[in-house]
Amino acid sequence: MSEENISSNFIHKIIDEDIANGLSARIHTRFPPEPNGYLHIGHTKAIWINYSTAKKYGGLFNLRFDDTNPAKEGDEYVNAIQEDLAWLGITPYKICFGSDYFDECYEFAKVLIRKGLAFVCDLTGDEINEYRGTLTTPGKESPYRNRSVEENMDLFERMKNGEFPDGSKTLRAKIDMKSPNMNMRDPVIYRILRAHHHRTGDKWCIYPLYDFVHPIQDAMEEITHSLCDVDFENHRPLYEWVINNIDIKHTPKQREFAKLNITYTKIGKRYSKALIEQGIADGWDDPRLPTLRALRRRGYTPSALFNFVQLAGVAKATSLCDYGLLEHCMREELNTTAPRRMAVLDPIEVEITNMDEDEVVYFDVVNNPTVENPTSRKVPFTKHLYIEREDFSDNPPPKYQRMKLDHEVRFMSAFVVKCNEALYDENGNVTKLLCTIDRETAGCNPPDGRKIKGTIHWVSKKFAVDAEVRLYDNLFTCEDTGVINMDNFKDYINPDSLKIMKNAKLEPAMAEANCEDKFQFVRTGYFCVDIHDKNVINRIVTLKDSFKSGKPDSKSTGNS
RNA sequence: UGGGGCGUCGCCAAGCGGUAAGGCAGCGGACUUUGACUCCGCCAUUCGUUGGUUCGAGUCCAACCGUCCCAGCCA
Repeated sequence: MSEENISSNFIHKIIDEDIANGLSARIHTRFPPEPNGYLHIGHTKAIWINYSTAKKYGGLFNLRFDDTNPAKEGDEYVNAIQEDLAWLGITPYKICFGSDYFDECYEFAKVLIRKGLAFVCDLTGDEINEYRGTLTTPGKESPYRNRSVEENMDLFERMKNGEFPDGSKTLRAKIDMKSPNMNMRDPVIYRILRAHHHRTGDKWCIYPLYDFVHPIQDAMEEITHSLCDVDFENHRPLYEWVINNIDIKHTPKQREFAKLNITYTKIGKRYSKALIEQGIADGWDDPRLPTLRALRRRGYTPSALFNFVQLAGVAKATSLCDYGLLEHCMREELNTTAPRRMAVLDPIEVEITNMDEDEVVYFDVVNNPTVENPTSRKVPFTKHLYIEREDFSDNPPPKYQRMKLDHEVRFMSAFVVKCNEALYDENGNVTKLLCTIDRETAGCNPPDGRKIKGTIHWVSKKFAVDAEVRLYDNLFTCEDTGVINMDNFKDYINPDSLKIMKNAKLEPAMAEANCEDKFQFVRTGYFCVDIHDKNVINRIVTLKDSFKSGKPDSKSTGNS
């Protein structure tokens, strides 16, 4: 991403003010995923906002793993996250971990205790919840709230030394049990948890909570702007309380933006995780998932993803972005970058009756007409060909421009072909079309000036490359931001999220395609060679408005 | 019923007291050996509602309505 491409948003205005007021000499942001799952398109938005903001102001950007809950986190995820970030083309200034700061957090906790701002609490989890009160009723103070500094210091030290069982004690910030903000009702900042941490091993049996580590780490890394989603807005007072009370010079600023939502998509990692566990999705890279690995496998590019999140906008209002915008971004890029190829997904045979069995006519076909000096390739045309089953109709609707009986149609880049007869099987299905070519139309318009309306694509039977083409669609049918019940996923699953075309016939040039290569299958859409299997080709997006009549299911998002 | 956030075209979104940007989608039309692409044109007398302040309000004030988030020893 280049600086010129970064459009301004409300966060930049905040930063402009901070700079004008001398608050921020240089800008430093961070992307802080918890390593408990794989990155998804929602993270792309957070990455985009933090990274592009740093870039815009010539600042720094860190990747930070929020690994303060060893029960859920692990190396599998930290590795995957780094790989995905690298795929996005982003190199952080620094890669760090919440666990890098466990020693400092421990010391800062003692600072709070000494100041009388934290206490060791013996209440059980249930009791803490009870004492917390409700949204409308104030909480009441813990009976352990007024322990002496000395007792708290002693108890906290012994918590650290492993003298107490898991969950038996916590360290809590002493703030205000009557606060209307639940986060300020003496929040727990340390818990006893004997879990093996993926980085610190068994060194600790007490772990600080997010609300305590995050501000400390932001401050110690000299983060100037801690940009996160609006769910954390309620935590901002606590974030600031910690920074103001631990005696640290640097004061980072937390600001929030709205999360990304997309129609027919559930972005949160808990959804993907559940779909995989229930066997509905094949894994973190199932192309129907919104994870980065899935999107990559399906053929989406980092540039299109970044362009999409930027166009989707950075604001605070809850919004639901149309999936079509993502498709638009991908099409826009692929239109100028993807070589055109002919591929017949659902073949029906055509026999050219006025050609010899061994005759081969090679045509020069342009690879991409949108580039300045287009290159071309040779494509063989033979007596036996395949065309798309739906490109022929013996009962054509009005405005049908494709092949029909006794009519001529252009075989793209090749001859004008006339269909003389259709052969059927016992069930009435077309098995073969008998046609003739007009040899005067080889790669050009008919010399007699007659107009040929339709153009269809074709593949030589003799030279065809066999492949399996997979048409992926959005996994969900629901079009809202609502939470869905994960026990009943099936109620929301699009049954047509995967369609496999087993007998696809590709033009010979496709034999040289490599994994992740992207193409436009002319008149069909954009496709990508699957990362795992060169013989499998995945659809990225369809072309826009493919057919105005005769093809009602032409939209890729067929679940609306 | 407490607190906080947010409400501008079908979907996003600018706007920061001076008379509603832009993108997506859609609709016309031109072009076309991809019904693609490209190109032209159209698409909010109105900013959740109602009052108020002002010469002037989407922008300020008040009330109301709607919506999202918060009661993990998760992040």
